[in-house]
Amino acid sequence: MTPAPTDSELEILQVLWQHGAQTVRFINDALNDKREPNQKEIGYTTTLKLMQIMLDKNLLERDIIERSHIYRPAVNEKITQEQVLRTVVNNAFGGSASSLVLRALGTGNTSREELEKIKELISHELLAMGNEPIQLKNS
Amino acid sequence: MTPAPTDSELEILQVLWQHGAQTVRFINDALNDKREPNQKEIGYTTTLKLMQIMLDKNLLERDIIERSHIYRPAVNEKITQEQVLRTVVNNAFGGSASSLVLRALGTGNTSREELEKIKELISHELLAMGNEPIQLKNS
DNA sequence: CCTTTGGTACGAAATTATTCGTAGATAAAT
DNA sequence: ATTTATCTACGAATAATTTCGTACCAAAGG
Repeated sequence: MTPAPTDSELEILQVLWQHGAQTVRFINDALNDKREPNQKEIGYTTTLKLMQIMLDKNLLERDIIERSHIYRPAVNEKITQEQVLRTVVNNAFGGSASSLVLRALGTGNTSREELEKIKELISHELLAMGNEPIQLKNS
Repeated sequence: MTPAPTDSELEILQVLWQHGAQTVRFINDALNDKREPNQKEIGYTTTLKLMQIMLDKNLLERDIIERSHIYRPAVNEKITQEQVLRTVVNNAFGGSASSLVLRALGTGNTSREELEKIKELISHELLAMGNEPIQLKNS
């Protein structure tokens, strides 16, 4: 499997997932906008270099339009997020996804709508499980 | 705030949170037991050095008993996990904790009991919110 | 034409994280 | 009394990640 993207790489991927294919300039601006104003700005060539590395690792693809390059994600958002979650669950939650979920919900910064949505999802999953035949160890 | 522990540091903290104060030897064994057998073993002095660094960063504390040192976590599990979650939510989930939760639940490796527990928690939170007076912007 | 503007390429420095070798101390075993 | 096992300390090598300077190219403005 492709090695998980680094933190900086994830930040770049996020912008692309959210805004679709973009130039280096766009990404770099987006990253700097998101920063705390006390933090030093990320230089343009820094972002450029990172994206070239990501191209190399096949995390990104690009089209060359005129003089400038348009980059797009080469990895799927869902799959990448799952990959990241696996790592975190192992590193900080003893392998238990549900304890991660409990912790995430416990911080109390989840809106009513989101909580409803999550509850929905769980109800569906529970229902689906309920209809499953009993699972034998060796089948 | 203390900078978030690195991945290796988290692995060590986890062992301590789970098993309580321990020697370097114990931690090192635990880390190696957890490893895939194809992975190279972590040397004893590697773990020792890491733990000394963590002592320096105030992630750990220790007692000196006889010739050997007993280390214990100097940071709280819950708080550290929340700190880690914040980072992940920002780096890979566009700042949305609930999309992280949805993703974590979606992978389908959460047991019925755990799902029930989570549903419970959400119901409680929703109830609590329902009783809150309407929140004004400047109060 | 030149100069400014805005883009890429890429080596290399800087920073951060991880790993380990070697030295030295002390207890336990022979 | 030696040797062996087990511990800490710590400098330093290695690896991984991030940052940036410099070179270079081409279009656009003057």
